Amino acid sequence: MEDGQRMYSQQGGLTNMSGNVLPQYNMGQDEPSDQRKQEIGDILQQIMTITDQSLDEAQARCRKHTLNCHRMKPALFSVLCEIKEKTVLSIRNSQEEEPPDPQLMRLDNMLIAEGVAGPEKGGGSSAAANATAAASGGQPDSAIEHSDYRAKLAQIRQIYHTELEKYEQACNEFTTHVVNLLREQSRTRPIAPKEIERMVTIIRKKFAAIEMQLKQSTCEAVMILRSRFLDARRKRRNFSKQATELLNEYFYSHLSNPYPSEEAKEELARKCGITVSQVSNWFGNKRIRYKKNINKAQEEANMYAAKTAAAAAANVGSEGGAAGYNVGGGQAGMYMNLNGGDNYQSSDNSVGDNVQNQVNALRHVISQSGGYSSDSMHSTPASMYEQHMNQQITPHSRSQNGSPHDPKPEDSTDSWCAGAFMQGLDGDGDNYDGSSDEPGLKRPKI
DNA sequence: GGGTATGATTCTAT
DNA sequence: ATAGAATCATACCC
Repeated sequence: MEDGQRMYSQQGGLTNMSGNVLPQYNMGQDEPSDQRKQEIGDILQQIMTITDQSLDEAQARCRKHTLNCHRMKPALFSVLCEIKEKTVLSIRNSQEEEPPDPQLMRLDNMLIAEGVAGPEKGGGSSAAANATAAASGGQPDSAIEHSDYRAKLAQIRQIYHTELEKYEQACNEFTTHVVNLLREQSRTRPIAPKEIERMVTIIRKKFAAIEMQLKQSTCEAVMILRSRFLDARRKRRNFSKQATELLNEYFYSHLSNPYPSEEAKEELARKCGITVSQVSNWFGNKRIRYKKNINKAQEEANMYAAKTAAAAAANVGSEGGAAGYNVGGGQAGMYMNLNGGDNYQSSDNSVGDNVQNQVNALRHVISQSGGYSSDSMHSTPASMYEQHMNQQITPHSRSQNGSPHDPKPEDSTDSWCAGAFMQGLDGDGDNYDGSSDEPGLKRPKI
């Protein structure tokens, strides 16, 4: 307090912030204690009200300076700081060491997983990309949808980061402002450094709450985006006609055992431009629907058998075995050839095998020819069964998987749909008489 | 717009 | 893990 002399007025008293002369505080004199208390109370009152006063800068500076130079200021200040610190510490102790908010952790994890937060993952979420690919089944429009999804995700990511940056900047600016203000005020009122720290913590918490709202909104946006783009049901597309043809051809040419091996599924998936799981779904649906609607399915089976025979006959005449109808393998390449050069063709098919396959196909058609008339849509039980017996002549093995549900070749006499065939053989030609008590077999919607 | 077809999902049984 | 069965949700066709 090098200029301490100036704090005294010419009358020997202390000038208060309003320019009034305060009573001189005489430490060494025997003044009544009540009077001293009164004086201290006045000073404190002035310290407390100083920030409430609207003063112009010059005035404020002058009065602050005057107050700072008061000889009692350090003593009073330390006492007040001590009292405040005790209060602050008690508050702080009750607020610190909070565990991390689990909700915030969930949001953070999700944003990272979705590729919105954290490092860029190739323009978006790879998981989402995979899901998109699976959902769209590799169809031609999948790439468009995928890029569209990624673009929208990138948009969300950018908005998120821009907003986050803004919040952080605002938080820092506000914190700095408050800290400066408090530091400035600490010269005239008792503000301990710890109190400033506490204030910073409070401000950061407030901004963290805003950040959490941003994260929540971003998560919601991502979820909506995902549901729009990746919900397979929403984006269901029928397979291409060619793909359906290929699947049906395989199904009806392996009617005795329509359980393609993994290799066959992969080959079908590749040829049809769909995923293996889609092939599995298709066969699952096909089997169950075939059983449920055996009449219509039989019509379809006849159609495919005829096509097979026609193709086989054409191939016998032209290529003499270049086409594959390898019903004996259960491996990739055992599919019927109906597409000229663009067919399923196993490189290890022998000419002999193909001839045999074509003979089988022809036998199949011949077996159908007996009842294949205009009303053969309801094939005779005999022809139906014969078809399956013909299939059984060349059963293909599908036991490579070792699946517990693999029908055994030796008992493959339509065991997979024996119930349905029994229903088809109920004598009146009507599989669905409206009073079917066959468990698990419902009247189809026709 | 309504009925049907169809791909996907879910649940259960094995 | 896989298949069967039921169901959902959408596409497609009239």
